[in-house]
Amino acid sequence: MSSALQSIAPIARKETLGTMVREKLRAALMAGRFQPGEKLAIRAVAAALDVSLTPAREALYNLMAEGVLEANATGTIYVPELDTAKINELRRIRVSLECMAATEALQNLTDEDIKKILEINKAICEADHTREFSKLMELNWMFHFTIYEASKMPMLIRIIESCWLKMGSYLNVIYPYYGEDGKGIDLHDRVCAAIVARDALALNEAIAEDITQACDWMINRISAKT
Amino acid sequence: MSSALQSIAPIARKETLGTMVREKLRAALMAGRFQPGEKLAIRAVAAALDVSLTPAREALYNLMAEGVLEANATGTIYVPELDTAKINELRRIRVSLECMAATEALQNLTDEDIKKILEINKAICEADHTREFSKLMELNWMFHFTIYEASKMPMLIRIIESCWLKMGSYLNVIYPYYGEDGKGIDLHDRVCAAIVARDALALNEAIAEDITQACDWMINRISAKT
DNA sequence: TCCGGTTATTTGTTATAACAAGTATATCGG
DNA sequence: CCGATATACTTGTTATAACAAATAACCGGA
Repeated sequence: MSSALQSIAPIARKETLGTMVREKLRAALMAGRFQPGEKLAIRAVAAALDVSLTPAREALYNLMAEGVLEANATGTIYVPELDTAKINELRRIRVSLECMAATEALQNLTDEDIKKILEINKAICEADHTREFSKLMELNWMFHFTIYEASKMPMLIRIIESCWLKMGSYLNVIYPYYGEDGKGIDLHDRVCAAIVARDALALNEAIAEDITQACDWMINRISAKT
Repeated sequence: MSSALQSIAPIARKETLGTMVREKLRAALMAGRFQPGEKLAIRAVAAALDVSLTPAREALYNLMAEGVLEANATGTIYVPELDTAKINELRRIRVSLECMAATEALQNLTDEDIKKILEINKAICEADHTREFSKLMELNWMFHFTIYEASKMPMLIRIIESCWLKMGSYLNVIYPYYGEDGKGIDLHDRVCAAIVARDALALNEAIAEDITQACDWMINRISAKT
């Protein structure tokens, strides 16, 4: 077994069209670019991304299988709408899984990682002050998943990602109000402090509160809208 | 709005071919009919179920999106092989999520439900004595998911299902040894007792041990094989 | 103006064909 | 008999066409 060969190993495996479409949709979802309940017609996304029906359908159906998109009885695919019950269910799942990921991450985080996390947090504060919400959302994603990645639990991370995606279309519902009272920022600071102190308990509490607060915000907004 | 019409509502929405193929594959996976690492060629499953490539590919890709199947760089789809790290990761996820589902279920379980669960447990004991493993596996699935269903947390249940499916191909690796020392049966009895007593703590412990034991068995078997 | 039905169009579903890249087989030279 | 090259075959990927069902548009009559 040649160690020289292993170092070249990865190979530039080309991405398939279906995968590219799926990733495009994921990114759009995560950026909150779709409205809750918005329909995603197969031919529409195929035309928008200039591919045929086959990869477009594949991407949409994969996201459905993940639970990120839904379809009604007639096969129309749309971005799911969340009610209070669903948000609360997602909240409980997320608290459980993200605390696990964070706790595990704490044992693996290098000083390098921690430095990166603190920098992202700083950038979040700046984006909050300048009220650049789309940047804020992206940084917030990076902040959390940089931590979770360190858990080295790929299946867990994937499930957490699905949960985030399910809430994706509601993110721009809460973000304009996120920094209003400084609570969101405060919680991130607590997360950072707990990481630096390597305090698992405090980290869990901060993460749980961060999730709970975001979900409460969502619930308030959707019940206000009705 | 006519109340008479509402009572007929549901409508027999016909299943699509892709969905049927996916469910067939899920069932086969859950029954442990596939070997770990076994390849699933698109044309092969299409021919086996007498459908065209399109629905076969759809089903396989949906299961991939769920993380239940995997593909290598060249696109060949296969049943994933688990190593110790993966089993341990799945174990931790499962303990966390299934305890949550069970705890929540405890608040909703009717006497009817409990009766059904006790009956399933009885059937499991019988199937164990007669060493009907495939029946045992199916009953074991029913036992756990009858409990989890009562949580009324559909997204949670779906995630748990995915986790079970990921271990599916290893089930017949452990089941021939399951009842050997009576521990598996004992744990189910403890689950039942905790449910009857409505004791959340005892229920969590029993479920966690049940999962842990099954995973330990798997780890033993696969490390013995290597 | 509103209602009924009819037509047209859109939409999801499935099969098939064409292509490319990988894998197996066979053939030939040493 | 072994190994390398060429050939045939298998496999995943994608586009397209055909079908059916659902939705939208339309239009004439009350």
